[in-house]
Amino acid sequence: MVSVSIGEEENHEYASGISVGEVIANVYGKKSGAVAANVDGEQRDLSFALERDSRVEAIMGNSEEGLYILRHSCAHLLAQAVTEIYPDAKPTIGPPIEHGFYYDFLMDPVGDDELRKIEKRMKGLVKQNLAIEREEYDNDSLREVFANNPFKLEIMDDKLGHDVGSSAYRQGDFVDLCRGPHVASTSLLRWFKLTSTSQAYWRADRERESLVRIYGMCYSSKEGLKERERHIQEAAKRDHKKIGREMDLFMIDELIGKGLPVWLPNGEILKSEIEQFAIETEEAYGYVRVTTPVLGKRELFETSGHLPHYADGMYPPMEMDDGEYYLKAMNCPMHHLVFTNSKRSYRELPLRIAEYGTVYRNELSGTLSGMLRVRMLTMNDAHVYCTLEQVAEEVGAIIRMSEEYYDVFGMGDYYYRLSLWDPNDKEKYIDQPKNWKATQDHLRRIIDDLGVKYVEETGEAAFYGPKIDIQYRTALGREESVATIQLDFAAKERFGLSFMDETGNENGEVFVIHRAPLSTHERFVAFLLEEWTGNLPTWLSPIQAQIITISEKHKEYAQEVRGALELAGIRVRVDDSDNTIGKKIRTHRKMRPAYMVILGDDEVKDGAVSIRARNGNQRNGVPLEEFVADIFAEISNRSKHLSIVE
RNA sequence: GCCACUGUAGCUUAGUUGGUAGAGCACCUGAUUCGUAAUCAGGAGGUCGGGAGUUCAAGUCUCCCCAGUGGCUCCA
Repeated sequence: MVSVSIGEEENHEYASGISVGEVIANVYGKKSGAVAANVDGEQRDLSFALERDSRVEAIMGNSEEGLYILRHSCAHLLAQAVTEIYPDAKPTIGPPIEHGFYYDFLMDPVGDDELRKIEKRMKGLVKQNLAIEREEYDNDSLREVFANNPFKLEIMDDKLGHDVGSSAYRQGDFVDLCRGPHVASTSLLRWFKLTSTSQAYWRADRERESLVRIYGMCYSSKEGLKERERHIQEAAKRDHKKIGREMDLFMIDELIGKGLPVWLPNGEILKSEIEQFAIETEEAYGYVRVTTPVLGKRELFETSGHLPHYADGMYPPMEMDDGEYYLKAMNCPMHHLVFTNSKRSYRELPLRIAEYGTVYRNELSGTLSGMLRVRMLTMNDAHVYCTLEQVAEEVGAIIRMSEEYYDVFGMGDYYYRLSLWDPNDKEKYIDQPKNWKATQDHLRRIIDDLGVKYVEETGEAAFYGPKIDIQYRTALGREESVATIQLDFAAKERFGLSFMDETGNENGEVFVIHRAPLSTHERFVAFLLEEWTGNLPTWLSPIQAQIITISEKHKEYAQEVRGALELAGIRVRVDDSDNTIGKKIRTHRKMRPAYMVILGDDEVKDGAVSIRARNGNQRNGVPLEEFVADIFAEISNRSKHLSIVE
């Protein structure tokens, strides 16, 4: 007999060798929804036999843990279908991911039609209700099972002997190397859909085999799957490229070149509002502003270390009669020279130099994406020159400033990442292990003291120092860096940064903090558009008031209202065309003005305006002066909420 | 850069097995002067992403480019 405790239940006695599944069925019923179980803290199949006293927790299909098991089993199902249809295809790895799964195969590329065919075969396998069974092998026989799949053999070479277990899972004729657990039968995998294919390299190594990756989504219920499909549809409406087109914000023309966006008049307004806000904020935080050239000589970028470490990210040089010039990919080297331009005193530190500098980066063409990834970008850049003792306070201030920004812009979904060097990557990082360790420990201590939560990631540092990145999850579910705070220990030597300290001695211990809390104009605007679905707060809206006349009788009054709004600095436009009112409202909706101002006989008579909000709600008969005062206040406060209409 | 998919008017798109490019919105003109998500009529707008090729004939088939999208890699 074995004694089993499960959930909140008291211990029960069962015959030794009883399966976890039977115990769970006994306690929760046959339709419990359990897909696997934690037995003494280890994930197990439901078929797992209990041979000793155990503590069991059922893993339900709709739990986070359970979904990953479903998705993992779904990946196997995909591999089974693919190998049945394409016997030459070699499965490699197929993990569960958020919302679903993928599986990488060595095979010929598949298109949409093939995807549907594979999906159909998967559904067929579900109907067959194939049992998914765990099989244990010793190392040699396991190698035999996968003798014709070099990828699986390579995995074994790496993992076996490292206490990973040598198990495989079988469903019908298909066997896959896997530690499990899995659901008990293919019939439990109903709510999935193959979504896309892409290319991936074996072991993410571009020198290795190119594989076909097939993505799918998978849920534990029809509702889950439908909800996800609906979400994807909703998200498509927030696509910044679509909204940018509707609002006439920016364009990218292939004749100019890809990754080189043009800010149209409306987009320029949005961009300058953000910039103006940053200028005000940085002034309050004690920054000074400079402007530096877009070109610099080769020697500058050799001094900074960018050419040895970052040459791929820069445009090739231009040959001039007095040497080679590079388009700058970053502002820092020039700011360093601003620092050394005069003899600095300890009284000047921290010196905070800011610039909205446009830089050019030679991104691989395949990585470009709308405004999120461009080749010409304008950073909300600044460099803080300070002593090691001042770093903590400066980093704290930058984090505080960043959080203030994100609050005003209504961006809530972000987290901190401590980005560390990779000691094994000698190419990417300058080779000063002692400095790396010291600055990393220093940054970690600072961020710990600040009490903000963060994750650590190796190999994400800048080449000259560790950084704290702020990772933002866009409304479309992409994760991107919105801010970066980098601690540079290399610049002081490379540029000979120094200051006179209190004792009258030259002190070369100058640390540089590179920071860009508002990312780049391009990326930040994309974030904002997706976050707000283009319905920006009034202060950011390119059109703050769109006047619409009811008939041509009201043209004159429209000009009067326009004048009153313009006098208060409100961005206003008038539509006094001879279209119907319904037509005009419909037309202007896509431009997303903060408010529509409707003018007809009633308004003329009362000297009033009627205000229509984006949600269709309306307030009629608002005295003109009141509206002007209210919208002016809303803009001045940089209010997130449009409060003039309930 | 690599892989896949996509590419018809400013936007959204129809176009069967190869047989003269269709539409809606937007735009222009005229009529209409209207109270909340499309007033009516007319007009103009396309070397079907570009270039080769196969064919009597190519938006449709083949190849090479270019661009977009999704991934890989990279990264603000």
